Amino acid sequence: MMETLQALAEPNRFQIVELLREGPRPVGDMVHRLGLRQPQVSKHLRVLSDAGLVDVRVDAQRRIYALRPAPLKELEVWIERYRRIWEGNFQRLDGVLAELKAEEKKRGRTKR
Amino acid sequence: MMETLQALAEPNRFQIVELLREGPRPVGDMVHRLGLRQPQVSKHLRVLSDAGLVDVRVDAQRRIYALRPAPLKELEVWIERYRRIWEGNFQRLDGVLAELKAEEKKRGRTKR
DNA sequence: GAAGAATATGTCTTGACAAGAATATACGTA
DNA sequence: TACGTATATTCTTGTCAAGACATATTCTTC
Repeated sequence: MMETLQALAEPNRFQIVELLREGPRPVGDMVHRLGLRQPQVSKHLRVLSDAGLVDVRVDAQRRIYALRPAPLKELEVWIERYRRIWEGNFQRLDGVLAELKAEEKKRGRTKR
Repeated sequence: MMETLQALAEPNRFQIVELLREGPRPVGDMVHRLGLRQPQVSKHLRVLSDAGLVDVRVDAQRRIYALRPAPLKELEVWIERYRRIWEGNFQRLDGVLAELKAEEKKRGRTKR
């Protein structure tokens, strides 16, 4: 999860992922399309691969990279847990605050 | 989008977001729960705020932070576009490769 | 209005990481 | 076998960001 986010949080890596959404591609093609230098692309692909976001398939001297669904799916599942936040009445502000007041009282008594 | 990802990609910030999922909270409470130092939490909240992920509400000397749905929703929408990847038959590998072969031929002729 | 509580900001140091350039490796082909 | 192509790896350098610490700011209460 964390690794997925860190991998995606880099602009060029994000672009690579976006590219791969259209389908698998060899490195050279990405270099060409993204206007990056080949070593950088390879390095970014390494990171994406380590994060499990990407998959290689060898074709002679070429390496064909493809997206792996798992991490993105996981990310989606995570976000779903936040769904209720934008689906109406959550955030019982007063309740939470009352609860906090009690807690602090407790904390205040023990230490500090 | 990029800003959202970068904000979430930091472990402590991620934790803060997770905490806020349960409801709005003042800074001191997060400091207490996450075991971080107060300045760090404030700084992380600043980043989250700049990314629009979080919202402040003043209550005397306290600042009550709450999650803002928009960026997460946006992230979810983005991921949805990848849905077809894990929903069966995409990735027409052969087709893509044929297309690439043609393109490269073209490239080869012009430059390099 | 002085003291204390809650939070924000500034400065400094250190570590992570991306870009650049050069080089290594593996494969195909003449 | 020599050469060109496609990709990976190494090393160095500069930048940025997180943590620690000190300090500023704002509000409350006595």
